[in-house]
Amino acid sequence: MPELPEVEYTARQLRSSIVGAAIYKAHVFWERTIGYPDLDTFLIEVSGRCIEAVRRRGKYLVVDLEGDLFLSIHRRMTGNLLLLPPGWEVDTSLRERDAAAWSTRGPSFFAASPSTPTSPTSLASSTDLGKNWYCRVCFDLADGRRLLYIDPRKFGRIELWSRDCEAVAFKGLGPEPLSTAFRAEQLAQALAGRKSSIKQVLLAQEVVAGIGNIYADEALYYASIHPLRRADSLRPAEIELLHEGIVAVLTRAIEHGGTTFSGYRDLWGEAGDNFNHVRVYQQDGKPCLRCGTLVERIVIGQRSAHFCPSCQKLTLE
DNA sequence: ATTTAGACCTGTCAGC
DNA sequence: TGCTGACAGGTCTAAA
Repeated sequence: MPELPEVEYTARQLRSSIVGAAIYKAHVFWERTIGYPDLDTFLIEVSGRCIEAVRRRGKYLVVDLEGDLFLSIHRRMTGNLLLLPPGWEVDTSLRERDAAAWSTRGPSFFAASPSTPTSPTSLASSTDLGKNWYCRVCFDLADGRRLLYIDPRKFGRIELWSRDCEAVAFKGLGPEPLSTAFRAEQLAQALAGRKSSIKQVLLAQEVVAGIGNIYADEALYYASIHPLRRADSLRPAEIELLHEGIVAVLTRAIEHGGTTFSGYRDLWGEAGDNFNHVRVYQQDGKPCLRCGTLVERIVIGQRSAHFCPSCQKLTLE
């Protein structure tokens, strides 16, 4: 679910809130969320560690811990991080409707009201309050706060690595699109020889790290390129524009706090605003902002793609 | 060597 | 109201 902008936004919030804090203890309620190492080692190694820094690599959120370790968190489709202030109770009791699912799904947490209203108030005013948070992992911090990993679909993974294993933990990840080292020439080189559609190539993390379905569609719209164009058929001027579009679209999304169309929430439980600034993603049936033609939706590689058939023509060359 | 369908998972929403 | 099918910010693996 979260793509680069959502992960970046969360990383920034975490950086200004939990660096310097210590993990007192971790609780894991869905074992498969821990991808590496084994659960026992994870629980032992994580406890007592101070949080030194928070970074992002592609769609991975990276939490550096003392002792040259780091947590890598990949939220996949529906993962979210939520920081609970001290005093918030985490209710482990089952809600009625979950009783039947207990044996297969395990306990699901939801955040209860704080005894005294605490900032951030958004948690208290959130419509999500009282609804099930599907907590899969809970990190108790030494200062009483709790960092919850919420993930209804359970696709997300959290791993604990030694700092000298970074190459292994992030193997196969391409360049960071928002680093100054990412140039149009580099993108051109990555596209050369790729026969599949540009849409699918943009989703390949070894080409550019962090682009997902939303921002691939948005970047292609920016550059007026049809998503089905063969990647190796793009002309230099188009690649230049696509490069510009990738940077513009990701940067704008971070400024808007990420794209929420259903589940994405920031560290305080707030929705992002970028869905209000999206041009084509899930806008099928609505008029293109540039020419008025209705935006269309097609399926490419089992993922939906949205584009304007007038602005993004499938030219033959 | 690539492409593609299936797996992993559960919630929500439209339509009958 | 209830059921069914489509669809959802991702990525890995097995089969074609």
